[in-house]
Amino acid sequence: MDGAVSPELESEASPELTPEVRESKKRKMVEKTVVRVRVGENVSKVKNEGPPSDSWSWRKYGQKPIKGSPYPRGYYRCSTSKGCSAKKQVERCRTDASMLIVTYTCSHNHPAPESRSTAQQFKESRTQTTQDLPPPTSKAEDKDQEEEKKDLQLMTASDRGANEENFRYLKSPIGCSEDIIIDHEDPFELNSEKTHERIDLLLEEEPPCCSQLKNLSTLKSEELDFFDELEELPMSPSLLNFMRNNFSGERIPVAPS
DNA sequence: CGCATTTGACCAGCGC
DNA sequence: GCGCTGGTCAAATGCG
Repeated sequence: MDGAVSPELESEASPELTPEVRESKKRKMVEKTVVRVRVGENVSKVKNEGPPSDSWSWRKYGQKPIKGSPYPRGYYRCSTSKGCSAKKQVERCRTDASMLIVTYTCSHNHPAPESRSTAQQFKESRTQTTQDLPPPTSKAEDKDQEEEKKDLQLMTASDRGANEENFRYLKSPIGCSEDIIIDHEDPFELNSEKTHERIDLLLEEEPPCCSQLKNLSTLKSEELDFFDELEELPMSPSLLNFMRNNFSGERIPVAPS
């Protein structure tokens, strides 16, 4: 912590501060993009916090317990291309175990592999994220299974694989830092027009390498977290507009379960 | 056998 | 200057 950016303070992308200004106070002079990804808590229970899959392939090179957080932080490096300096850190939100905080640093020096066929992506998804998914018939985890069922009750078994694939990051590895939350718990929103509109809107500020957003949805209790998080996050004007257009008036208080 | 993951050790930045 | 902490390295281990 100390000099390093604590997860709580990862609003390092303060709009008022230029990267240079911020970097001068930071331990590491690196661009960072923080993405919050909502996942089921069961994921961590079953298989300690596997990284959500995106269109890149990542190789884990370290893990450290973070002071103040009950969850360790995983360190990943892009293995899609040799020599790529892109990295990401994956940790669980200390206040919301169902929220993954993924911090991207540096940018990819190669094109995003998003042109790959769905089959390829699915294959990779399996190699990368099967650890996130409990085996279909795992024993000795009845409790976890039940919780998992709650979490996945809207998904079919086959949807799970697809769901993992539904992770898409609105990330800005190049030069801009924004905190973005991706809720992937509603796979049924994938092809909705609204989703595409959101994608378009969001991509306005995203560099080409930043791939697609396929999913943004579910405004129940997550929404509260969403806004709570956002309150401490830097927000670009267009993102604010996006938020207003899509979420205004839908803020419904929901007691935490 | 090759590759990915795990994990302890080491290094460097920051606050006191 | 020292201690704490985050970040990285690299050997050991596991898996396909």
